[in-house]
Amino acid sequence: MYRTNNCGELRISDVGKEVTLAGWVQRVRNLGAMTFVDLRDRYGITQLYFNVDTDKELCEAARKLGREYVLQAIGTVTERTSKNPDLPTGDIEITVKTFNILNKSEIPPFTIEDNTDGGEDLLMKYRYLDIRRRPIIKGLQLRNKMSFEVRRYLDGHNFMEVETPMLIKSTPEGARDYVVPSRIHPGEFYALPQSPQQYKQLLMVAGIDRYYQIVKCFRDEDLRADRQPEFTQIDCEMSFVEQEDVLQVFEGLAKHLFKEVRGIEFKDAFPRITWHKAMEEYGSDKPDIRFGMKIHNITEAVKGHNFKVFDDAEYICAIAVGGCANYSRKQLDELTEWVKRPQIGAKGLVYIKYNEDNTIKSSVDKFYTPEQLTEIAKMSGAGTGDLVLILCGKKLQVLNQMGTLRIEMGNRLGLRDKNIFAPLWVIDFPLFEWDDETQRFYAMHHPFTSPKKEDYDILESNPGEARANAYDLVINGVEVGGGSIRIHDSALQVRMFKLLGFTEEKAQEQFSCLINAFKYGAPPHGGLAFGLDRWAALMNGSDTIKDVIAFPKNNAARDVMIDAPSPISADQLDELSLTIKPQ
RNA sequence: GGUUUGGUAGUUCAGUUGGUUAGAAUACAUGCCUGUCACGCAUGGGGUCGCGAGUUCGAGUCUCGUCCAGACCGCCA
Repeated sequence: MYRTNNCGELRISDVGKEVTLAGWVQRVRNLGAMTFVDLRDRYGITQLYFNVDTDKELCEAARKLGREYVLQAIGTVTERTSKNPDLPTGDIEITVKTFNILNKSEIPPFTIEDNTDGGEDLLMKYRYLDIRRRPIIKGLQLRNKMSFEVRRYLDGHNFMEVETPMLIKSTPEGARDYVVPSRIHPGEFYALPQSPQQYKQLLMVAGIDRYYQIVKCFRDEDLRADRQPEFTQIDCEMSFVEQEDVLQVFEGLAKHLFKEVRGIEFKDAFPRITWHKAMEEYGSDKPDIRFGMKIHNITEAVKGHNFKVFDDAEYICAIAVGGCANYSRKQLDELTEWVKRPQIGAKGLVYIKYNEDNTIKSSVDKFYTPEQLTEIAKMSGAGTGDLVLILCGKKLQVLNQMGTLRIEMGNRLGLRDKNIFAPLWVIDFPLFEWDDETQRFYAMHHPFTSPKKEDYDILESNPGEARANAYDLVINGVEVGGGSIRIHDSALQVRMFKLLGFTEEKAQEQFSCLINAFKYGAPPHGGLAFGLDRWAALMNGSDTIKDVIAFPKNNAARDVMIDAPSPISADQLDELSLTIKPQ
């Protein structure tokens, strides 16, 4: 037996016990006649105590231990004469009788501590050492707790976990597929699933009326702090449900997770906001409602005062930034530069300072009277002492820009507390999204999303206005998940394909299985999928999902630890009937 | 594909206007130290300044190219 206890569990009540511990040497503190060794495992740290008076040889041997040596120590749990209140095991130490070095270690490339000296690059390369650090273990533990509680909740609601295949059929719609060549069928390829969408709908046809799966999904697109090429979804689908049923069940799941994982109870129902309202008030389809600073449409109020920039603009909107009327010229110039960066792309920024003493100062004083400016400021939600920021341009574009500026101001003013959670449902998404480049409509969600009954009549005549039975769960400005009520009627599905520009042949080719299956009694159904990585990161207070993924990929989709992707041998290529185009 | 920030000791960083032998902290090694817990003190070793070219009497510093990493935009039904 290598150990009787772990390194995080011994307490004052264990004093006197003979124990064997095993773990890694965190640090050796040599005080001459005494030596202290911190022994660490994933449960905690326990101090080992050596003294020359008791055993000179052993004490001197302990001094020679290096960082990250794997050690087994046998000794007695003893009360410390000077205790460490910062450590759960800080009241005791192990007076060591003997120890065994189970394995030596080279000096690790960074310190294995909460505040490591290692940079991102190095931590990723040696991720297996990084994971020894407590902040990373905590992230993985939180993720584990979440998936455990997801299973507990859904199991308690009659959901059944069913595994779906990883090697599936490629479809050109949506994200780029990761693709796997078939050896047996030269020139043919499997795709890794972007989501088990079609399979879960087939399971509904199959009568598995409540399905879920915690499942890896793959998208071959560029990465972000909240986007990895492989990620985990909590994928769910239900039969015989309307939108309201789905929202109820999964609001319940969200509340369950907050309670079990973070000890936070939400008594009230989550707010719901339509996509249109979210865009107009927050400039985002995933609004952060931890703070107000809502966007106000001031188009009508500011037009017609000979200020050409406004007069020519389609849409003019403003936010009121609390208590910032004292911003200096320099700060405002910096903000203007900030919104003009290509990432945001605003042409300029107009401001109104609504000063504490009721005076008004703006960058457009020439065109408006102080009374008019005060009126505009009030319309933008400002009181005295507030700074009004105004952007103008094309409606959707300028709302997006304002949404980004709003988040930035929220950050600068410290309004985005990581320990406050503000969940909401965004509902009534548009069914279609117009793409300028290809001059056609695309399904905003996916082609199986059902339109709202009230909008059936305008599907052909005014597709841009048609709304979908689609919904997102948004928390703190993060899209945690989303889904829809699906189409279960073949005729409507055919109509949708037509609207999306699919010929009958193309629809058959890509979705024949689902189309056929729907001929055999598809129940009304709908569901959603949550991004486990994002949600766990949010719960963990992390800025990046890498914190809750054991072995993440870097910005360039590379696993720098194991060095993937990598070339394969000529033999392998040959077996797969592949040739590589010379670069 | 684009914007942007960075790359200097094992590691994290500083390095002024282009100018002597490139510094600090930490880690590492050695010694001292009987209650440390980021122990302390002393001493010491450790550098292809990402790589390549250019400008210059002289480049860590300036220019161009290139590679790597991070954030963002495009993209992500």
